[in-house]
This record gives sequence, structure tokens and C-alpha cells, in this order.
Amino acid sequence: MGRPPCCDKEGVKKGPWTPEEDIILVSYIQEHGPGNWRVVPTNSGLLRCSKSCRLRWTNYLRPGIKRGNFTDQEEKLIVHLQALLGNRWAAIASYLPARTDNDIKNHWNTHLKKKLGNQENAPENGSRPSCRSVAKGRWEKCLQTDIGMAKRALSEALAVERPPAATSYASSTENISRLLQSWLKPGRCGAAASGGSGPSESASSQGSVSTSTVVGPNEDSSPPSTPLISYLESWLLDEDESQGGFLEDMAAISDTCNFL
DNA sequence: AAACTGTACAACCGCAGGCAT
DNA sequence: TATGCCTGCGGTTGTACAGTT
Repeated sequence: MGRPPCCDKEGVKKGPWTPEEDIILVSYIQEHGPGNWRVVPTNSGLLRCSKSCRLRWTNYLRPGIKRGNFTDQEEKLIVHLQALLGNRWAAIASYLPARTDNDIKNHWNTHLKKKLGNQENAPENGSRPSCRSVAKGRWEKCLQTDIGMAKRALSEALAVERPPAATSYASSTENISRLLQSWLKPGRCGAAASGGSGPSESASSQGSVSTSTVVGPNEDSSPPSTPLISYLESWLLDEDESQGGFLEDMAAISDTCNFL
């Protein structure tokens, strides 16, 4: 038997999501919870593929998402983690629970990469600089373990704090409500009517809805405590951010991880 | 005021890994 | 063990909007 159609081209809508579709999706997930995305389009009546539904939920509608206005601290953390982990946006996002990997990736590509490009002439090819690859295997193991710990801690924390679906996803309803308010604002109705790009937080709508707006239960959630995070926290508090200290930083992580 | 250019971000695509059978 | 399906991830693209000429 062949794989059932998922993202086949027939009968599947593409492009920007409409408020109506968002509402349908959120309503469905409020009732059934996220997961089993394969049946979501069928059961909800959305003319979208399962991947599109999952993406929309995880990157946009999911409660607890903080969007726009990256703080200096967040940017520093992203830059540092990117240097450590490379373009593993999901891993990086695990250290910023309120941010999605897509958001971080976009922010990196549009802001941070340029910033770094201006600040330093170090090679930037999306992977670790050669000087850091000496002990790559070690760091890989250490960091991957740490990421695993972070993910577990995060999921446990969320599991503990997550009330029954109705309460949990109410914040998602708030998301939709705010989105709709934004769409209904003068000057944005056209975009909403045409599908537009949704409540895009481009410069025109900065500060309107989701800019730096945390909607959900994770408003003040902090990253799970792991050796790497402890290190990163201390690093962020450290005023000396010179690149020359990178090897010392590496040694610090290594010590923290008890790897050597 | 209009045209052009650059920026930001949502969404899509394809691949890989994990899991169930 | 092999196969098929589902989910997650990273790269890339399309488009709306802002700024500039």
C-alpha cells in the first residue's frame, strides 16, 4: 500500500492561514489536544495538510509563544548557542522555551547574522569555525546530552504545570482573540480579507498584538537548569564577551559537563 | 506620488529519524 | 529484520510592508 496522501497537491490549500482557519484549528486542538496531526485536517475539516496544521500550531498558535522584540540577552544567548551548536535551531529553541525554532531561525538569518558579519570577520558558514572543531566529538556528545536533559526538564516542567486541555489551550484562544483584534484594526482588514500573511509582525504592525507579547502559561518560564544553561547564564552575566575567551569558555563547559 | 529596493517573517519543501507492525 | 508511516527539523521561498530615491 502506498503512503496516503498528505501534502498532495489536490484539495489541499496552501499559503497564508485565515483567521477562520486558525479558529478551526485552535478549536479542534482545544478539544482533542495536539498530536496525531495526520487526522487533524480530516476531523477538523481544514483543507490543509497535516504538516501545515502542525507548523501553524507550533509556530504561531501554540500557547506560550513569545514573538518579536528579542531582548539583548536572548540575542546573546542565541549567538552563543549558535556558535556552540551550529544551525540546530530546535536545540537552540529548547533553551528559549517561549521562542520557536522558526522564529529563532528567522531572527538569526535577518538580524544576528548581519550583526555578527559586521562585528567580526570570522568565517560564517553556518557551522562551527574550524578552531572549534578540534574537539568537536567531545562537544557534540556533551552538548547533545545536555540538550536532552534540557528537553526532558522542559517537558516535565510543562507536564507538571499543564492543566487539563481546556485551561491550557484557553491561552490559545486568547491568542486568536488578539490576532483577530489585530486583523480587525483599521488598515489590516485588507490583509485579513485577502488572507494576507496573517498578523505578520512586520514593522508596520510592531507593537500591535504579538510583539513581545507572551500569551500563555509560560510567560515567566525559565530554561531548565542544566550544566550548559548554568554556564550560559553565568556567561550572560559576564561582561567580558571577547571572542578571545572562547577557548576558556569551552573549557568551562567541559568542566561543567564533567567530561574531562 | 510613484517606482524601486531592502527587510522581516510566515509558510512550504524535502529529508531523516523514530516508532509500530 | 524489514517496511511503511508519522513527526520533527533545517533550508529555502514567497510576499507584504517600510524606507528610499
